[in-house]
Amino acid sequence: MKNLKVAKILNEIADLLELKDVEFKPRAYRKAAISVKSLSKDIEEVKEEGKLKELPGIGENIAKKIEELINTGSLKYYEDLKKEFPIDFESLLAVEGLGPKTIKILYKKLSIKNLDDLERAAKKHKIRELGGLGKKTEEKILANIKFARKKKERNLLGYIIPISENLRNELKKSKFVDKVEITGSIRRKKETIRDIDLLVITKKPEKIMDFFTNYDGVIRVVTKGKSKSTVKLKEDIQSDLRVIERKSFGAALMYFTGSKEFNVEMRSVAIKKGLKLNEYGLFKDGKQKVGKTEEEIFQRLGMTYIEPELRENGGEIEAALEGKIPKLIGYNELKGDLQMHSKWSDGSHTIEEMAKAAKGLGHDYIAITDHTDTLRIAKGMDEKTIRKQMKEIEEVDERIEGLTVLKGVEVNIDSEGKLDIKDKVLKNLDVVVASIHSGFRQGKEKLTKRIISAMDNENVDIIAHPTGRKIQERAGYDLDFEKVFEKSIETNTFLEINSYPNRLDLNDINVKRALEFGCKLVINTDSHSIEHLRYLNLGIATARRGWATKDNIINALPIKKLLKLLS
DNA sequence: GCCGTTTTCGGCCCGACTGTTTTCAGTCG
Repeated sequence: MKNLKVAKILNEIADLLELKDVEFKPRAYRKAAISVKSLSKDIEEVKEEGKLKELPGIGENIAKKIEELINTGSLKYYEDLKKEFPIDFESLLAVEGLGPKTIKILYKKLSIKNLDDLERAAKKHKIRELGGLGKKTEEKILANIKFARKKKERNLLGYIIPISENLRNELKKSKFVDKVEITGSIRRKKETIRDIDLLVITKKPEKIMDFFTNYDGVIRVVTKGKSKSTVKLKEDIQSDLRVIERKSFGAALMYFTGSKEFNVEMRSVAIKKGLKLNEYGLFKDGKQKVGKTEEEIFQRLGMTYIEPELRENGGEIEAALEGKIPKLIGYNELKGDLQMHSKWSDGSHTIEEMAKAAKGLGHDYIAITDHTDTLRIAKGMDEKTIRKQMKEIEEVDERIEGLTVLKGVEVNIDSEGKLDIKDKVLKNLDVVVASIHSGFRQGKEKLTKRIISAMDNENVDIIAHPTGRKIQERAGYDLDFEKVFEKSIETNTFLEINSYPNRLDLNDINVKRALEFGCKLVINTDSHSIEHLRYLNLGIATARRGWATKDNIINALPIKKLLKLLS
């Protein structure tokens, strides 16, 4: 059973316990769920090793439940809870304004089990007749049902960043804004984003709230208060804005950046030190000690600074208390990009256009890696075409000063693990990227074999988008990661962090896992046009979320050292 | 149900906004 599946069931147990008004246990189950989700190993392996109880938030009881779940494929405790409340809790919770308490009342009094029941009851005005719920609540429920019905999609980080930056720039136009910062999961660079969180310093909160809620891109005002407002933007994304005084800016920035679990844990750390942490600062006996910057809060708590990308309560707080947070790779530390396409296959720009754009971004080197033979859909090149293209790459390389253009290909790994271009051609190229483009359903063993057999080819330098996942489209194929990691080290073949917004593959969790194993990685954009080159930052963000330092990433190396490594 | 630089028992993050139960509970982040 997969980690995500186990985590999901633990979370559902927490939901159901909340329905039952059980205190504290829901939090324990949620904590355990996060622990499983952020695990860099296979949960089944941890179970085999008998080390479930060593995971944070997992004790005697939850460990037993996870064991039962893995061994039998089901869990009696969970099934019994579900029988007690045979309702579609997940969809009902998705209705804005409905929480466990209200859902329970609706079920007990009106037998509402799902969105259809809810809609019928609201239309017949049954809800306003209940004690405690009125006309407004009923109207709000009715209005929000259609939003809950829509598949609640999170949005890709790469597409949300420009929207959030626009919004920030709009706010900057107000003369009442002293400072504005994008916070929330965007600042943590999570791969998908639900809403855009903004923090503003101002002396005139009311003016800012008016400005924000009246902004052109707003289609609906959800809530509006003195210090906090929520709106829906025309892109169908929610945006929260919070205003704060300067003396509390750091505390608010930390609070609003999250994650929620990180905040909870940080506040516990404060309590243990006799302090209180909230969005206004760090307090002792009711007096603010610090709060203007995040740095001083971490320092006062005896911790080193934790970069936003790490703030998931996945071990970073403990590490910071011990001063063991690594220095993450910086956003300006990559020297080049080793996977991109041109018009020679399915790219939109010429080699020269790609090279000039890359130089404009400050790269020292790039590799042109067009598709090969069998990938007809992408105009894959045969061996003769590759030789012709090599000449053009050499010419561009000479023409453009200050940028090295490397000769490469992205070869296809076939269903048996063989490559579609002969070794005698591959050995003349600077960079050989190999990847799987079909046969995703072959199963773990076969797919692992295919990748490993490609890695065994001495000409192959990089395995691109190693798990083939596409965010919100398809899960990555299941690989035996330990074998792949071992082979990566043995053969000096580097796994890619693909920066394309819907790939980010390897993902943050697998990056961490690979690094713990001792692998080195490469961050590439897989650009198919010059506009894609800027996505490199998304790959770097993913690396940082996986705790990567500069030393872990081969394209942070200068060209000479890189070529030596690839030779 | 978990956990320990107060603790193996007794705690478990904190505040803003909304609607409605005129003093607060529920929801959200």
